[in-house]
Amino acid sequence: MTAASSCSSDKRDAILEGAIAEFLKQGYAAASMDRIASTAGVSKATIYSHFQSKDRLFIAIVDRLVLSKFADLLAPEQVTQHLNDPPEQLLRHLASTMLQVPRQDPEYVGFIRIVIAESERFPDLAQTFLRELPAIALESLSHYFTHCPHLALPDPEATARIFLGAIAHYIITQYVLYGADILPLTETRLIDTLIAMITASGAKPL
Amino acid sequence: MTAASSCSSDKRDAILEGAIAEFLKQGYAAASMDRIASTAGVSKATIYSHFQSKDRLFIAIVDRLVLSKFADLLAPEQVTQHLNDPPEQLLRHLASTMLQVPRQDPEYVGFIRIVIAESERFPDLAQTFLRELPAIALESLSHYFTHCPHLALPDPEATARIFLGAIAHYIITQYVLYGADILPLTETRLIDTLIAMITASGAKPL
DNA sequence: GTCTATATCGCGATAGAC
DNA sequence: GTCTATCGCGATATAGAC
Repeated sequence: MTAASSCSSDKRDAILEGAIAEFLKQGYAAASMDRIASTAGVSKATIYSHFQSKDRLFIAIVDRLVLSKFADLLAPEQVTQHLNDPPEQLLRHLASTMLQVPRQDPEYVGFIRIVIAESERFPDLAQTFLRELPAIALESLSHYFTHCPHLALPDPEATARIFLGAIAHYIITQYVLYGADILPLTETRLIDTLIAMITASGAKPL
Repeated sequence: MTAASSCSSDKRDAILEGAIAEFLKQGYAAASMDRIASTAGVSKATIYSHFQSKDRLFIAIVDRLVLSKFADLLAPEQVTQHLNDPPEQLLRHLASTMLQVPRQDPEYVGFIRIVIAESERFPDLAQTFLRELPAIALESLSHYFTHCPHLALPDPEATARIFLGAIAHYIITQYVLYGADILPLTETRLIDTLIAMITASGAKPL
């Protein structure tokens, strides 16, 4: 039952909640331990008894967010169940789900922003993010592209990377960088065009 | 000849150079005006006589970087000269040029990182970045896709967005987020697959 | 215009009582 | 475990001499 263990603790959770709000809004350097203590309703000394430093508190909240976001978006075991789905159906469902996240969970936008923002100071966190989210989605979609009987793509992994990358970049420009008015493009056109490009390059003759 | 004008000034340039190094390395909040003064070889008061605040100095260096980066990567007037180039050739050249930037100019990686990092605190800067770089490249490539006689794409603008977005996302994962070992993919496979997808979806019959 | 010196404040982190 | 009170430092910004 040490502070580093994962056993539940009301104060510990309150600190993490307050720290998430503060770090996501201010960024690492501008975040204030005083404000986190105030928001969480505890004293600063209590924070330092649970987390030894600002660094470690930040690492803890990013680890928590990595686990809570996207966790079940496209688990590998779900793909095998849909191997025989036509590409149009599976890709449209996947893209819609991904694009829904920043609209329904504004915290996700701040999460993406801070992972990139602090990738120089905390490269390990950036790599953890990549391993837990994009790498898993990529593996799942590559597996589908490789084994789906309706497709015969020359490079399934690169195709999956392009599909997921184009959607991720769309999220960054539209939501993270506030570019909806500067780079207007509907989700429908993005998805339709992606699907058309993939099916055209890998459709098996009937 | 006010401080806000663009007339040359040795000290002013030295401040900007030092500020670029400091802001790109530390981020906005952690950057120190003392260190910038020391690096530039001037006193802090001199900085404040040229730029009224840390905010304005930061805006000035981002504006300068926006103008200096990518300025002539794919100017609209260059596209009309290559309208008859085959898609394989033009797209391969464009992709290679884009992917060369983070390797030859490490400062560019920090520039991308800080634009995203400070997009909440300085949304105007993020929008300026989008207008000056991605929007211009997108317009150029859309124009090529629309008028190139070798192609008949269903949605040229969305296709251009996917092409540029997939490459930009590759730069973010590999260079900004240090993901080369976690998401391994050669540039060649990325480029080849993108070109194959585009030509397959829009090749005109001979 | 540029400097030195300083005002003022909030930061991360800790000591010690309970 | 949690609190109050505080330490020491470095931050942005400025006053005033030259």
